[in-house]
Amino acid sequence: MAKQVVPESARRRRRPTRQGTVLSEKLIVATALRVLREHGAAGLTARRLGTALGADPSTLYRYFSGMDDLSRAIGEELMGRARDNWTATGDWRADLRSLGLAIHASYLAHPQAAALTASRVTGRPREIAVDETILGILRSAGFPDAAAVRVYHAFIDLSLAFVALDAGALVLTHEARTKDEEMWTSTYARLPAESYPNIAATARLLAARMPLSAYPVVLDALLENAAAQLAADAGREH
Amino acid sequence: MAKQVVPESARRRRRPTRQGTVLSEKLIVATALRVLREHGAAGLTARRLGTALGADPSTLYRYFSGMDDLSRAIGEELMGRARDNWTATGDWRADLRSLGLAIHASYLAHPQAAALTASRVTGRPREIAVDETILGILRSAGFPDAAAVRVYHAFIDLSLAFVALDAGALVLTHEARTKDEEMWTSTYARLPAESYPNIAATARLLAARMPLSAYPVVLDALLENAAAQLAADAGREH
DNA sequence: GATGTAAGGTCAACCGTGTTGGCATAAGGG
DNA sequence: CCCTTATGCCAACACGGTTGACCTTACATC
Repeated sequence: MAKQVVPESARRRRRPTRQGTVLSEKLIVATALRVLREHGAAGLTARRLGTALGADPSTLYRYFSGMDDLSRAIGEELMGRARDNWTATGDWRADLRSLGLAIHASYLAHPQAAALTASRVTGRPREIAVDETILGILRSAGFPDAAAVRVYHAFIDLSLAFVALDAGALVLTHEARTKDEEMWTSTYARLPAESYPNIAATARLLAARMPLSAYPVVLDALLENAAAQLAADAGREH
Repeated sequence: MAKQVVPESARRRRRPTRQGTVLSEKLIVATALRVLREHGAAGLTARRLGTALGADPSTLYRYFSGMDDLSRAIGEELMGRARDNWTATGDWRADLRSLGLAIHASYLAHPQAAALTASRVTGRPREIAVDETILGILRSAGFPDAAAVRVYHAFIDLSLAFVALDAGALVLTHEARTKDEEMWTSTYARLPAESYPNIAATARLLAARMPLSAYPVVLDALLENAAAQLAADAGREH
């Protein structure tokens, strides 16, 4: 048994699998992403990934020390991909909005990895680059340092908080998730108006809105708030 | 096998377990919270909970339709406790703020359980009561239904999102958590100003603020935003 | 080219998970 | 006091991650 996984750079012999595929860290991660897309977040299992690769499940342990390690390898890419899929326009508010949505979308494309890493500070290069970008946007927009840090903190934690929340929902089995979503039509929509007047009055609106993520709404509220504060500060100087 | 779980209200015969304990939904949930505190979020298993109760694991299925159902019951308990620790004053904005903080605190008192249930909709009475309360606060403050539902959705998901994020951090070992917090002084504070000018310029502020929860800041931003919207709508009517 | 070494693929097994069908027993209404 | 049935218990299933032993073949060396 391989107690120590051979690092990717030290690999030399690439032996084809019984079914003919030649494995690599990159191929495994890519295949894991495909399996996640096809079978949902709860569908990524060692056995299924092995089948998808045309290899024995235990072979994965030659490349990763466990499923946790594999999740991290996937997660490591997410923040970087968010940054790669984003371009600046010069409008600080629009830029922060699109960056936030890019981060949210990037993580939620792989909820298992997201749930595992959302609340950690990795301190790795691609994450630091995103932090530097955010602070740069705020400071060059005219926010004083203290305000820039406050908005940065709220922005990044808000984004990761919703990643954790929404990923948690996506990690559930398909059955459990649809059950949760149907709650708004099956239970809340049928409550008696006498004891629950406010829910009864808004049942239709709730059923339509609750299955969606509230992230964009809260993000907009935060940015609106920051903009107002920036305008107030600017006005005070004149 | 019990395909239909007997509802708690219809239970009559309470037969002691082989080890002498008399089961109930309440006792099971309380014991589950204890197991979670002692063994962590991943440590709550049917077999372990059965042992802690002095009962066979399969007995749990006489009370809950599955572990999923049990998770809902735990979340329900935490939400109920939040509501119990809260009192209304009549000022909608202050009330929502204190209710949000109460929910946040209630869940974070049991971080393992919070991490497990924050993203679930239980549809049980005490959670429904909280939802009814929030909608009631907003509607009687003068928000039109569509706006009330939008703010309600943002409020509850924001609160639970930060519960999930902050619980994730609390669940880490003491060592891992302090390591994460020190990242802001050990790594970010030492980045070269040439390549990371914005982080370097704000390093001290970051180190001071990042270890705290951003929940109050974001919550205030949301409420401020909602208040402004309410005022604008009211003004338009005149 | 022949040969030795070990990387890396495979197989069978282990243990822990949620969950279920069948059975035993005692609670409590008639 | 008896009979029904709620409710606890037992054994077993399928599936999960993971591991140790084995085998095979790619490559370095001569």
